[in-house]
Amino acid sequence: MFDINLLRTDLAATADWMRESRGYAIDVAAFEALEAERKALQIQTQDLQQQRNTLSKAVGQAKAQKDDARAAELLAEVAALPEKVKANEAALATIQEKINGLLLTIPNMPQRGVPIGKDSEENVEQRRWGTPKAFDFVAKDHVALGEALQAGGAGAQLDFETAAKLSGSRFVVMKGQLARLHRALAQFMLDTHVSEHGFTECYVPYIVNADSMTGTGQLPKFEEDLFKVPMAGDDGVKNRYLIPTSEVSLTNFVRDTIVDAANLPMRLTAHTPCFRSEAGSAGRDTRGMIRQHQFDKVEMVYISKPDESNAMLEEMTGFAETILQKLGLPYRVMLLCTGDMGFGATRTYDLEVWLPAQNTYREISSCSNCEAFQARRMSARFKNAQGKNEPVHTLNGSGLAVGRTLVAILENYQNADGSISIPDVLQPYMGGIATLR
RNA sequence: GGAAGUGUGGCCGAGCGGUUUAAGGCACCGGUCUUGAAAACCGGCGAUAGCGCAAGUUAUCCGUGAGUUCGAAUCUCACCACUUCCGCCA
Repeated sequence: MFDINLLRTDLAATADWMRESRGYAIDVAAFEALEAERKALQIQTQDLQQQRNTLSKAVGQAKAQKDDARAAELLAEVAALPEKVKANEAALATIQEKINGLLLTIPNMPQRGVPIGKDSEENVEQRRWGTPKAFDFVAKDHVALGEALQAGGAGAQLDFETAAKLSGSRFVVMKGQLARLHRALAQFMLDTHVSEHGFTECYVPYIVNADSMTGTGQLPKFEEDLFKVPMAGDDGVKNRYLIPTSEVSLTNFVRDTIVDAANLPMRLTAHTPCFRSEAGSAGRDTRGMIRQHQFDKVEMVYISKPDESNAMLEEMTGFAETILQKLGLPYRVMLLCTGDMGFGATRTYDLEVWLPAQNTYREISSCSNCEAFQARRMSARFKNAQGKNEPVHTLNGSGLAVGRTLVAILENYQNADGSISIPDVLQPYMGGIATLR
């Protein structure tokens, strides 16, 4: 949630920065009008409530003293008030809903220092790791490689046809050693984060309610990107949703809570499937498993104190890099420009892995500091040094997208005969085998 | 799915139409005492929002939402969560 105090105290400058950085136009006139109306209405409503409370209390006192005449007099005096109070309360609630609705649709404010730009072309490379392997044959893409691998009588190890029959486009079936490799990757990532990076492993719901989706920012603005799950008995009003990332489940752990400052930073991780309708991406990445309706991801979420959240973002990005390094996959780190950042982010690093067949780097992880944006929506706070409740900062990052990592392994570790070498760190998870064939 | 019960501040727990301005306890913070600590005693101690330069002050909040009433933690209805039992089930 956008910080309303920024709009109240520094409206012009804030609106300028939002326009300059994100190209987002805050409706200044509309906000000012709503605020003025809210202020007048709130003062009036509270005044009426006070009158009613005072008179009602007096009625009680008169009755206690058996002064029926006085009580009747007071009752006559209050008579008209409840109706006025109710009308005012309703009007105030309407205005506050409007203001809240406006606040919920404004994206987060980028940190100063984030490069200004309109799209991914203007992201700024921070560093590279690893050297793309030079193949002495023509590198195949993961689809060709995976479809050529056979899982005995069950057919191709990577099978989009069967998936299409079962579910439609943008789904995949994996079989045999490839399915095992997919599982091995997730296990490896999770194990590394838990035993080497100090994360708490979590198992979380894949279906969440609208409050959770609002908390992390998917709702109300991006409902068309989600799969809606009508729950029996919910009469269509309270839909639930499949998570598009376990960031939603993990971050909402602290919704409506005051976190003990001693427990910060909190490092949470989970391996879950993610479900995205990919509305609006028709025609993009239609081949292969780069962009699916369902994919697995190991997610990292931090709940942090404000003064350390930027350091935590660096740490988290480093942890995602560690996974790629252990897997021996070349990558580069990009600092996203303002125009390419997500709705809730103030600063984001993307990790892009080298894909030989595409002869380019492709996003495999995205690590963001959301600062207090989600915390305000969720009412997630901690007691600061002054003993005051203050919103926490939240961060999230992929560590990593499992499907895309599988793609990277297939393409980077392919051999001339179509077999796939298995990175050393994964072999213990693969029953010791060194090659997929 | 059926039946019964329970939801009150960080925690326990009283209150079941009107000085509730939510008792009491625990925890926590400050002080007295003490060489220091503990104990004892004294005082403080909820959240959210508004108004105000400030001191302050006002409203709302007892699972959630409607309703009854001049007045609701308290009465009515619906919903949600949890507990116990029965049924079904991976």
